[in-house]
Amino acid sequence: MAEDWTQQFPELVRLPPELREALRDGAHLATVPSDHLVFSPGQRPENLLLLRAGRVRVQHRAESGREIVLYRVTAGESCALTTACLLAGEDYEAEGVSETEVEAALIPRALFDQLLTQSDSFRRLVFAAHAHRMADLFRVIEQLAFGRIGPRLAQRLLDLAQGAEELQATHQQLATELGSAREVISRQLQAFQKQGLIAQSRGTIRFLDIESLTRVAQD
Amino acid sequence: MAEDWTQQFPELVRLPPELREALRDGAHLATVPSDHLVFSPGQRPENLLLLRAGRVRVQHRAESGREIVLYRVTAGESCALTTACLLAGEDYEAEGVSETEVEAALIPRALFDQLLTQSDSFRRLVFAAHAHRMADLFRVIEQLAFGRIGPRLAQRLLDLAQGAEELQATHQQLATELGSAREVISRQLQAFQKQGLIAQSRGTIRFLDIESLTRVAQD
DNA sequence: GCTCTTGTGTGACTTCATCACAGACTCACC
DNA sequence: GGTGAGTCTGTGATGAAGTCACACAAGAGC
Repeated sequence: MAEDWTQQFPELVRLPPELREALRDGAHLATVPSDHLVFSPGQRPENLLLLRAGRVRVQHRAESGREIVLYRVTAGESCALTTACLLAGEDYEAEGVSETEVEAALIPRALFDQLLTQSDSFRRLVFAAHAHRMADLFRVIEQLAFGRIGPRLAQRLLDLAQGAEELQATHQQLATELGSAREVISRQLQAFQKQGLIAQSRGTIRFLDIESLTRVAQD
Repeated sequence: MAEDWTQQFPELVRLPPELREALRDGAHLATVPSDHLVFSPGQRPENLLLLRAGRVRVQHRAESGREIVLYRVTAGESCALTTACLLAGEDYEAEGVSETEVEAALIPRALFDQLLTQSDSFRRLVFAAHAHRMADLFRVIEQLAFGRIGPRLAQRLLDLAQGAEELQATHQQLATELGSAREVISRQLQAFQKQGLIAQSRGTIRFLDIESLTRVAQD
């Protein structure tokens, strides 16, 4: 009881005590180091992932080998993909990579099923996660189809930096974020640099004028 | 019992008889004419849609007014979006348009919830729908990010035609299908025409060489 | 120092999107 | 039958983004 991780999920706090207990008893707690594959295509999930700490990047890899980042799962969230596959018996179509050390609660299929049947709150948690992911994917689609690369990149830089002064990222990584090409990102970053918005050195980007960058991001 | 529509859904057939009965009693049967808005952004769904007949096109509209088709829901399928929003209490982010006359079973929120609680089969139906839609969206994203317009258009023409000799569609409609621009589609269709793959007249496309078109579609 | 790997810069070229039109085909209406 | 409005299609010019090929620079390990 010293570490009742269910408290981290507002929806879980509302569960009846006996279900929370079942959850604590039945779920495994796992830790994954940074930069590890949490799940990958062609793999049947056996557990629902609830993230207690850390961040998982979910990305799609085309046959050509090119990648694009779809969304990120952060502490307090569950992985909608896993959930759907878990019950539908479908294979993954995307891969998840830990960006930090990740602590997760693994809920086995049977327990997941039990919770779904017995708890309104749990169902809301699961479906809310689905709705959010869908919305994330819609945003990706809209940006891909109609968005300019400049604003998209500016926005992504700010998102990734999370308020920090510097961002560690290669041009290739940023290209993958947006599903674009490395050269395109290089040229765009140079443009930002000439405008005095950022400074660059190998592998890092320093923000010089966050306000203007924000304006660019808003297109 | 003359029209036990639950038989149209393989997963529903496996329901315990009393639940199927609850479903037949509690669900409304509705008919929507062609080319009507079935659902739209900023609208809270009150019912889960199960399509008994017809086809609904789900598309996303950007603020700029440009649109892109996300996927289609056909007879025997349920609308994953509606489901997620229904339980998550989120607003729609996409709109659904009936492409044919549509017959649907409307399952009210309470009944939906009850079925989720009581039936494995129903849960599988719902989550399978989610998994499929996710996979559809991944395909859209992959094509947008990395696919060429030629193969994408060829493939879409074939998909829309469903084996028919002719396809009724304007260039603008096809552009919306792919999230592209009308002029781009016009030029691409002209290219297909010059290659002898199709013939065009106002609002319709005739297939002259489906084999070659299929090859183009496969890139 | 040197080599190897990884990251970045750059020019030429292709593809796609955008803008601004001009025709051409329907169809209703006179 | 003509006439005009609305819709659909064709086309050139231009710009934005992706692709290809290659050079060079920074750091890591020896």
